Amino acid sequence: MGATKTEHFTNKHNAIATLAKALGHPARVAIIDYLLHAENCICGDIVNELPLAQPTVSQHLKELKNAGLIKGSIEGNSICYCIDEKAIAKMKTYFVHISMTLAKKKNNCY
Amino acid sequence: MGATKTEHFTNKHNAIATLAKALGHPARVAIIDYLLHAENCICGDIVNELPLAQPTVSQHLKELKNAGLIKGSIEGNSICYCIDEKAIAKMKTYFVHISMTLAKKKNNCY
DNA sequence: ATTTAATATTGCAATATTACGATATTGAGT
DNA sequence: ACTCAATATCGTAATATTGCAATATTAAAT
Repeated sequence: MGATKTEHFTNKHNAIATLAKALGHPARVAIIDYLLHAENCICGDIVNELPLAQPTVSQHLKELKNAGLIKGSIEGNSICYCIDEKAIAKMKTYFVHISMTLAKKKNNCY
Repeated sequence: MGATKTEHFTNKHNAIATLAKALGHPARVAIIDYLLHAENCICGDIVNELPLAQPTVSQHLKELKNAGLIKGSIEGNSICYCIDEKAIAKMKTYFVHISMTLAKKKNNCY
């Protein structure tokens, strides 16, 4: 017990959960926000922006990367991280779909 | 250490993270999916749909409720849970906004 | 009032996450 | 080769999450 029973759920549900989980921490939301607005996307800047130590930021970046929300390319001795549009598109589609289905459905709670 | 430093982040970032975190588990995504398609939304049905024991499902429902993703009204001796459209709208807006900003931006990663 | 069905709460063990100091790696500039 | 700057990894402590058996609660039906 304690471990998520991933194998019992559908791929679709697991995929959404993985992306959502990656955004389930304010530091990671802040990183996405930063990447969305930054001109250049060198990681050192992100460390300065966040109230967290460098290893912690590095760990959060890793999680975003594992989940597929960001991708990084080495650029000299620093790294250019940026948002992976495909992951954002997936989440956008997911919520748009829920929204539309709900609109048609006449929700039956007060 | 080990606790998220919520107080160091903006309300906006914390709000998105809270909603995302609530969806960061396949069981909770499955619950939302079920509520989206179910005619009647009695909790017992959800327990039968999921590969988890009743207390576990109850706990997941509680988390979705705390995060504001679902709301529940007592209906006789069962409970009518349903999706809170406002929370979905918030997430939809969030991802639509990222998507649009990215489209204008010409992402600079390969 | 008792029983039954639906749901919630408690308590606890297993596991995961968060955070960071210390240390490693790696590429650029000297 | 040496140093410096940027980033990653390791190790580990603190905390949170997941899952469930046992138990409690509550409303309907008898």
